[in-house]
Amino acid sequence: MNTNIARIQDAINRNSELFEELANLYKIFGDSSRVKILVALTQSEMCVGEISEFLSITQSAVSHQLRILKTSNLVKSRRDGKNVIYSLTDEHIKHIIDCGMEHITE
Amino acid sequence: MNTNIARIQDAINRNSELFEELANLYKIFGDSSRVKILVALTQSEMCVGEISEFLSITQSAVSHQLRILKTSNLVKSRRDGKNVIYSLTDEHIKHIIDCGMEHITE
DNA sequence: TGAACATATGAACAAATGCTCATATATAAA
DNA sequence: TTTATATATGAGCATTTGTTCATATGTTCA
Repeated sequence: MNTNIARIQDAINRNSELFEELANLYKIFGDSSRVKILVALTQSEMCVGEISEFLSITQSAVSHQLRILKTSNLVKSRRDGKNVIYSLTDEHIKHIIDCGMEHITE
Repeated sequence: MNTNIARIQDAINRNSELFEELANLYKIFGDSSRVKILVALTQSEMCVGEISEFLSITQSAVSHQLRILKTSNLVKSRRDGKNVIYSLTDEHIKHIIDCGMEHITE
């Protein structure tokens, strides 16, 4: 019925910022370079060089993407000599990836 | 160790298309208008007019977004008189949204 | 049939995005 | 200190994206 729809519409508008945040989260996963980086990091921490080895983009591009991932708190880094080693901030990220994979591989 | 990293890199490159598909899925969720539409449809089916009522974009923009959602098989539609009523194709979509929400609201 | 309403479509455009190139910064080794 | 290696940053650019406007298509009702 109509009042039900109105209630749904209101709920979404009241939480508008929340859903914009949600969209922004997915936007980060919505690029193949970044997903591949994230998927790689679910398996093991890696330095920038190792990442640019298997993605067919320049080291610079990888660095740019890593900065986006770091700014969004999906990834953290530590320096080890000449290398900077990146890893996921938490297990949630693997969960999000798995969730999407379920949809793809059905 | 290094052979482990190499194995991960290979696995990702072998499944490159899969991860591109995954990125494309997330890309669709990565826009606030579309997420809001999807969230609304997790609660109830809705016609185009009802959707454009609460999103602050034109009916035309809603139609364009619905086409994207339909092409990606996230949404299906049926005609009911003058209206076209949209609904989610399956429960997976709610799951993906919930999964992202978990990460946001922590 | 014609008017009114609901939805879809195409063109156009501003804004955002992801990349490369050149270069800066940081560390290690000679 | 110089040189080599690893990473980060900024500018510039082509492509993609989300929207609006104008208009077409489809449906209902008088």
